[in-house]
Amino acid sequence: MPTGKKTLRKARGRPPLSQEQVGDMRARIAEAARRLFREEGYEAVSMRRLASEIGCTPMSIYSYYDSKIDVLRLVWSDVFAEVFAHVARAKAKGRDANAVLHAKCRAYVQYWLDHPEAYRMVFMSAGVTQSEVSVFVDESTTAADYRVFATSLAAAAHRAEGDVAEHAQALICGLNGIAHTLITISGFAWAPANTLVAVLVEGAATTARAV
Amino acid sequence: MPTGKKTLRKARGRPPLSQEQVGDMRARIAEAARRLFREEGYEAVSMRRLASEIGCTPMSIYSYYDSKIDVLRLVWSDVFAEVFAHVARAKAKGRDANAVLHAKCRAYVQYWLDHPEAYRMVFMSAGVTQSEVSVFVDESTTAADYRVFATSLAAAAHRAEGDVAEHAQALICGLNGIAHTLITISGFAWAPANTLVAVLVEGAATTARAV
DNA sequence: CATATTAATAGTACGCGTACAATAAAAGAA
DNA sequence: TTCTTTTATTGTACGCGTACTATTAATATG
Repeated sequence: MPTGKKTLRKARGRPPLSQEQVGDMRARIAEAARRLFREEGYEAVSMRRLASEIGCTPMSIYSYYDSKIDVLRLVWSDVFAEVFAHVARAKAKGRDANAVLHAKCRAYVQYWLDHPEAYRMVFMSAGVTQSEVSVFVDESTTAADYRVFATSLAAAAHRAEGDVAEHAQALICGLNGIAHTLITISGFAWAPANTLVAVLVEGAATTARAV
Repeated sequence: MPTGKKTLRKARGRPPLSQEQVGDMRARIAEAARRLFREEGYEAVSMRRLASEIGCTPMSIYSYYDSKIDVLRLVWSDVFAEVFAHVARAKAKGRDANAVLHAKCRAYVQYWLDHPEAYRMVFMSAGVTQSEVSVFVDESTTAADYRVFATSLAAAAHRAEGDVAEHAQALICGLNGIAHTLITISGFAWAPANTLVAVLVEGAATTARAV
């Protein structure tokens, strides 16, 4: 027994776009946004610029995305893919878990230091609150990517991953903090990034071993 | 023997404003900015709004400050004064140095969590690079404020302050990272701030003791 | 067909930061 | 006084994100 009026009879006005049409348009916008970022840098992407590239008016984009930040978030997935590819490629000197953890954490921070504009875009966009996003990067994907730190930390600390979850979170926060601080407060004579990373990693690993 | 043309004879055109006049105008702008921030929040302060409050045109402000961010920085000193007053007020349960260190770090992070708009303004303003500032918060003052962490850490680790400088830097970065992450990625189920802080502090203190 | 209804798109307008041009003000020189 | 020169201030304009309004397109109904 059908309940909603929607399915009872044909609607009277212009029919909404199909899922497919909406998806196509969203994809076109996303594609153009990605290309513009690659070609001209993050700053160059304005809604007007993006619209002219697509061949529509700026406001039309707002039918498919809530805001500029909502469009930008699509590009975040690319950035995260890159940074975690970089982390995965990280080579440790030794083969013990501790060395691997250090190498991965160093690689993570180094990526942001090498791509500060990417860092700013992902972590310093004003009004960033995941909740208001209409479609995100597959939150699960990003969260899964970050789990590499929990896994590595668990291995280094000889503990179960679940036992060091908080340590891993603190470590991730700390790594981001190092990247953030070195990028934004470049005037100060900070110790080398690797040194700072080493302190946090060693601390997290040491305390994780003691749980 | 005077060399510069400046001092040789009176200049021909309209004389520049005196140091005092410039200082006065800068002070007026700063005062208005501070008041507006308090009354209406950081976002509400626009150059036009500020100018109308002062009684000049928006562009006149640019004769005294390079940019909006340059004006904003004046308010940073207020924010830092507040956060470090909060840190100084932090009460530890015990009286041992370790408990004090924990309390101060917790207080520092908690301040930002309680004043996220202040955090965003200080640490998330786009294009923040200390170098380009015309007049800053007395960099020395802020740096001195932050030294409280090095001092407390040194006490907790029973080491000289100079021996734990890098550990202190890493700790500060990490604390900022916790604040940043909890503020900007509010959707995720993070462990309580105090737990994360405890991990970093314990880690830094433990490794500092081992130098 | 014309008309009513609904959705999609386009247009207009606002306040923003600020670059750049025009103007006003203040002085010495003629 | 009337230039001329230098500085301070104002005015104008641009591109920005986007709220709101107007228009156009597509459909069912009469």
